[in-house]
Amino acid sequence: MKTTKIDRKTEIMQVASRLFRERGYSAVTMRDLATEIGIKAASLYNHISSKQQILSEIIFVIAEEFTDGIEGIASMNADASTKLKAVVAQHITLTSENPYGMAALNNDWMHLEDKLEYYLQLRNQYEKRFREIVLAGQQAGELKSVSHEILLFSILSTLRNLYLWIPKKDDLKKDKLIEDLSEILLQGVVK
Amino acid sequence: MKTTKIDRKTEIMQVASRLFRERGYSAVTMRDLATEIGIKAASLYNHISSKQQILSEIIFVIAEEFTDGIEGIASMNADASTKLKAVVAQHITLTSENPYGMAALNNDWMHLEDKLEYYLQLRNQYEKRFREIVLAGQQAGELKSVSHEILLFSILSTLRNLYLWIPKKDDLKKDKLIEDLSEILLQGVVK
DNA sequence: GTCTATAGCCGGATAGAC
DNA sequence: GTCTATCCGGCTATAGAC
Repeated sequence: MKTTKIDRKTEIMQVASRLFRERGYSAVTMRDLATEIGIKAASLYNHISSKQQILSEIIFVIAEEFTDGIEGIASMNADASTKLKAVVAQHITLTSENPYGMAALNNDWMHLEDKLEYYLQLRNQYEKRFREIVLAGQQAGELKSVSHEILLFSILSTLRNLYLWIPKKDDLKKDKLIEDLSEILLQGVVK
Repeated sequence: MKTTKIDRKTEIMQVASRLFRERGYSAVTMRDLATEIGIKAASLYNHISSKQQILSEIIFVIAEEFTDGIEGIASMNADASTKLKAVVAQHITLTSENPYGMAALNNDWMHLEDKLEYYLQLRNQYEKRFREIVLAGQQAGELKSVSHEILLFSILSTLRNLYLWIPKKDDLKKDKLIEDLSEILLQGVVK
């Protein structure tokens, strides 16, 4: 039984993600982070160049996975329900792999400074693809004809909040969660 | 056409809510807040006693409205769908009245310190009532029998994110939003 | 790669004049 | 009720020894 040895850089990113999730980026100090790891704050700078850089790396690793993922889904040859279910599966998979990072992506992006513009570009691209799926589904008569913005908002809100709620990584339950959540989001809660 | 004159205390709360929404509590300084209002930071302390107190007041005004509201809904003599629609209406109404405050309630509660315990108590009470409505609906065969936690999470995530999305206060559109969002949350998006 | 020491700045909050 | 001046502690980040 041996714990996989991770390097310091990785450890810093993991602990930082957790602290950002608990208190938010601005309320976490480099001293907090160092203490949690068991070193002094100054030593962090042998592995990372700034607090900003930690946040950037955490956010963009995930943001780029989402953006790449939805491009693949958008180009599938399938109906809207199938594509939406694939989006649900993507959110559940990526969130269960990195729930703390998802919190930073959702709540701390406004502190990106230099990289803020790039973040907004990725987010807009993601929402654009999502919107196209929804609009195509409505035009095909497959989805209800309420405002597509409400529809988009409702589904995306639930998916973006999964990090608050998803249990520890558990592949057996993951598949069931994908089925149940897709059912609820697509077909509703009333029998 | 005369703008209602508001007192300084009220102005501080309103501007603080907006800044907390934009940057988060920890990233807003008393100097930022004062500058936005057009006075010096020291002058704020003639109206409030600390930064903490500003956050507390913003959060608890809303939290107590929600807690009171759901007690009324829970005691209604009605089926689960009717009660859930009333919950949707409550969220839309309170969010459109104070969208910036809702952001603090959702994102900055962990900085409450002294009052954190009271906040958690209110939130737990709210979720308990909500859960009772859902469980009763499932037992009556009215709602689907998936895990009630998924069901609860899905609806509540959407409602708690309304502040990110709700347009300016607009009573005409508000009633339509209540109808459309209830329909989507209860009956799903698929035709 | 970690440490101690410290630079240089900014944070919340108070004192006391007007 | 607002101001100027200021306290003092905490912040990110760097320098240089080991």
